[in-house]
Amino acid sequence: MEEISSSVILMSDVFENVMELARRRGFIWPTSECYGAVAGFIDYGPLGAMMKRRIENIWRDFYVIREGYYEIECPTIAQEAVFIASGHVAGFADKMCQCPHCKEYLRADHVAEGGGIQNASTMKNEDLASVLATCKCLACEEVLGNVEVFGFNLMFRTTIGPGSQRVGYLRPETAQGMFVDFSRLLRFYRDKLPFGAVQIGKSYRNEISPRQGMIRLREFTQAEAEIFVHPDEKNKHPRFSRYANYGMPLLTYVQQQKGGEAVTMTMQEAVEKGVIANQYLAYYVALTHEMLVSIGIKPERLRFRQHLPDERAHYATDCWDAEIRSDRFGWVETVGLADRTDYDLNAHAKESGTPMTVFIQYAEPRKVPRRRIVPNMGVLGKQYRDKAKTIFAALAESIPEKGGVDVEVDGEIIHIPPDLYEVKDEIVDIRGEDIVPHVVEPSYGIDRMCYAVLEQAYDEDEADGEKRTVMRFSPKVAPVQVAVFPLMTRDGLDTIADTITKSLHKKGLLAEYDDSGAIGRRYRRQDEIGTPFAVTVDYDTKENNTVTLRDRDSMKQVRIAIDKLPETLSALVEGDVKFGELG
RNA sequence: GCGCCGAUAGUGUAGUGGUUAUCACUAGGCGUUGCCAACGCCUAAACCCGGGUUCGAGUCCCGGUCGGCGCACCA
Repeated sequence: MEEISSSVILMSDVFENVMELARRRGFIWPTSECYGAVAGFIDYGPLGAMMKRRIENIWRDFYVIREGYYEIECPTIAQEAVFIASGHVAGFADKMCQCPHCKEYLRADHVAEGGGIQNASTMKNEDLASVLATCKCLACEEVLGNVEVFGFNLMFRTTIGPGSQRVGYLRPETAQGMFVDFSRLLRFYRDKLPFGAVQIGKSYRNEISPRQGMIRLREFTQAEAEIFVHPDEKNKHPRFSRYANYGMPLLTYVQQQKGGEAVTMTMQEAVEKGVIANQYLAYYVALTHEMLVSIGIKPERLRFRQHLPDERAHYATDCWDAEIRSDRFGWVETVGLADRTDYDLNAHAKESGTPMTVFIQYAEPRKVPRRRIVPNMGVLGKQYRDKAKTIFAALAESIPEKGGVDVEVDGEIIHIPPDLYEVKDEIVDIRGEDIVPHVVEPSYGIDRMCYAVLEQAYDEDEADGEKRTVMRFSPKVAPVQVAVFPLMTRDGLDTIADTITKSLHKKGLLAEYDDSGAIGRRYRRQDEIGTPFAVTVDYDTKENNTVTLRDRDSMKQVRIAIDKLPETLSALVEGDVKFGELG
C-alpha cells in the first residue's frame, strides 16, 4: 500500500519535473514573461523549437513523402465568408449569460433547457433573455431575473485593412484552407480522385479557460491532412494492404457504453466487422499509430477511441481519437480522425457559388433518352415580349398534352398551343457525372504530441550512486543529436574534437562541442537534454585516430574510427542501426 | 469565468513588520583534473505587477497577472 501511494506521488511529479526541466533547459517557456505571461500561449525555446520541427518533419515524411499529399500554406487570417460557410461563425459561438447573483458565466441555452424551455439554442438573444428571467442559475440556484444574453465566439476576430473594417478571423483550424483551395488542388492533381493536401500551421481558439500546461492553448500548431475521395470508393484505399494486418487497441463506442476496455484488432477485422466505417479511415488510424510510435510514444500508452454518437460533430459519420495516456492528465486526445463526408465542400460551394465537384467519366458513355421542348422563339417572343423569357423557362419544365400546355406566369395562366413549340425526343450520350468528394481528415495536435514526447522521455536513474536525470528521446526527435568532447582542453585534443564537430555538421547532424568542466558533468548535461550520443576525444585518439562513442541510455562506450563517425552517427540517428549492434 | 491555494537569483528554497535577503545546486572565469554531476579560488544572479496601511512591507490588506487544483467551458 505504501509503495502504491509513493509511486502515485512519483507519477504526479513527472509533470512538475518535466515542465521544470523544459523551462530551465530551453524547451518550453511562458510567453513574453518580462511583461507577465499570457495564459494559453507558450514560447518554444531553442531545444523545444528544434524538437517540434523534428516531429513535424517526421509527420511530413509520412504524409507528404510517403502518401504523396503535398503541403500547402494558407494565411492564418481569413475573411468572414470562409467561416460563415464552415459554420464556425454560427456554430462556434455559444450563447452566454451572467448570473447577477453569483457572477457565474453560464451557457444560456443550458440554463433555459434546465428550466424546461425547448429550442433555446435557436432563439434570438432578446427572446432568450426574457424567458431566462424565471429560470434558476445552474450554479447558485437563484432565480436569474433580468439578464443579458450575448454571444461568445471562440474565434479571434479582427479587421482587414484601414478603411473598410472588413471582418476577418484567425482560423480555428487549418482545414478550411484546403477546402477553399479545392478547385486549384483538383487541377493540380489533374482532375483525378483520390488526392490529398496537408498543412502544418498555427490555429487559434479563444478558450474561456486554457489550462493544463501546453495541453489546451489559445494558439496551437495543427498538422492536418484532407484526403478527397470518391464517396463510393472509401473501401478501396489503394495501399490498404500495408495496414490490413496492423493491430492496435480500439475502444469502440459500444465498448464505452458497456464500460469496457479497448480491444486489440487488425484493420482488416475492424473494417470487416464495421467497427471502423471504411478502409480510408482505418488506413489513417493505423498510419497515425505507426507515426506516433515512431516519434517515441510507447504503444502501451496509446489507444484509439471512437466518438460516441452524440459526441460527433454534425458533419462527421465516424470519428476516432488517438489518445495518449499522460501521468498527469489521463488519456489526452491528441489526434482526431474524422470522415467529414461532403459537408465542407458542399458548404463552400453553396456560400461561394463555385462548384466543388469532380467529373467522373463513365467507362462507357450511357445512352439516355431525353425530351426537349423547343419553343418557337420568333412567334412567342413577339407575342409576349417581356414575359417571353419566363414562358420559355416554364415551357421547358412542362409536360405538354395534345391540346397544348398551360404555363403560369406571375399568377396568370397562359395557354400555349402545340404549334408554338416542338417536342424533340432524342437519345443523348452521358459521358460521366459530377460528384462531390468525401473528405477523410486526420488532424494532429502537434503541441500535445510534443508534451507527450517530453513526458514519456523523462526518466531518472542512478549512475555511480547519484541521481541522473535523462530525457530518453528517440534519436529522431532529440534536439541535439551528438555531443563532442575533448577529454582535456590541451595537447591538441580540443582541436581534434572541433574538427570532428565540423565534419558532423557537414553531414547535417546537430553536433554540439563542449569542453567546459569535468567530463562527467558534460555527459550529465547532455543526458538532461536527451542527446542520444556523445563522442569523446582522448589520448588514444592521437595514437590511432579512434574516439569513444557513448550511448545515452546504457552509458556504454565503444571505440570507433574517426572517419566512420559521420556515417555511423547518421545511421544511429535515423534508427537504421542500433547502438548495441556496433563494435 | 467562479471558488480554494500559491508566487523570493537560472532551478529548488530559508526568511517573528526593522542590518548589506539564507542556503544548496546551476551558470561564467581561472587553476586543477587521463571517461560519467570531483576539487580550489573568483564572479554573476531574486522578493510577480499596481495600490494601500505603517516611521519602516519580501512579510499585513486590496486589486491585477501568472501557475496548480475543483466547478463550469472545451463546434
